[in-house]
Amino acid sequence: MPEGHTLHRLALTLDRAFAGTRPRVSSPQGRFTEGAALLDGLLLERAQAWGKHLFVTFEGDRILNVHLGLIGVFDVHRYAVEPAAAAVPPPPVGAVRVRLLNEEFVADLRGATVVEIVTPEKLEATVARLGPDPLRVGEPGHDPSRSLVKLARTDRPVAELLMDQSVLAGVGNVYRSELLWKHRVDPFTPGRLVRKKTWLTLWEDLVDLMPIGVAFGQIITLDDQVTRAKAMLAEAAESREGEHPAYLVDWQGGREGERGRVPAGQRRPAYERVSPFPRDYAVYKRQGEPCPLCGSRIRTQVLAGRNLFWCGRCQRRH
DNA sequence: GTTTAATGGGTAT
DNA sequence: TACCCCTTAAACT
Repeated sequence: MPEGHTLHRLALTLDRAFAGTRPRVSSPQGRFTEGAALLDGLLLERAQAWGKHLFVTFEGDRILNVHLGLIGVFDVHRYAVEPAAAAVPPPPVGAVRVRLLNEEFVADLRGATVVEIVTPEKLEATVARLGPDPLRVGEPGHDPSRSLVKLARTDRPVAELLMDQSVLAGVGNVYRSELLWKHRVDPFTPGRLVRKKTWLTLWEDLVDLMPIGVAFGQIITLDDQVTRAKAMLAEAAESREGEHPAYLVDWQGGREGERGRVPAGQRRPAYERVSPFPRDYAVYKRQGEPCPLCGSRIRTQVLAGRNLFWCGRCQRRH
């Protein structure tokens, strides 16, 4: 699940559900028992994301640092329609490393590679190692200039650089394949041969696309879907002025009444977010299928440890 | 029942 | 480049 959009969405969701409350913190699975005890009952001040790193700050400068890795999931459910409803929280299902619980919300973390309590200094050090984050554009340092310097000095292929968190923070394996296809860039182009203009175009598109990913909880890159998504967000923003875009869709589209109910014997919560967009990509996981643009067979190859997907005909050096 | 793959990343070789 | 960690569900036998 997790590229940068997932973590930023998660930070917003956790913030909305828990900031200003004193959640119970536990480790039903038992592998974070001591850490949970250090956070249990503390005021949760805020949750923030940089690239794929999540930090949840509690009072007293105790910060829960989470990295979901490849398979981690942090589910946040509203289990009580109103705080006063005194509903019974759903029992943890599976290997729940960390559970946050207040009177209204429950959040279960599974499968993360990093779960630890860090100091503000450690947070700063982690963030300092990251390249600019398209989801933090406008903040100091979050512009493409640093990444351009690295790009111009390396022969490493552009598809590898896009995934390097010290070059750009937040891009993962889906965004890189789809983005390079969309802009017809040969994934193997050495960094120093990538035109500045091309790289800036990629950056600008991420700045455009990733907030849509945050809003819908889903990577959306196909032109027609992007157009529809933007229209939906614009319409929602009009009727719900002042709300953060990330909530305009989810909290309307989710089947609110079913949240948090876990029927006996069922491994998953009964609710699923209702997405208006079927998961659809141009090249990602579509090896062997025709390129939507030229009909040539989509290819795949491991690059930077991950399966890259691209069209060998219409993606050229830029 | 067992194996594999998955939107990641660190460390050892 | 290889292997390790994390967890789950789909795809195998």
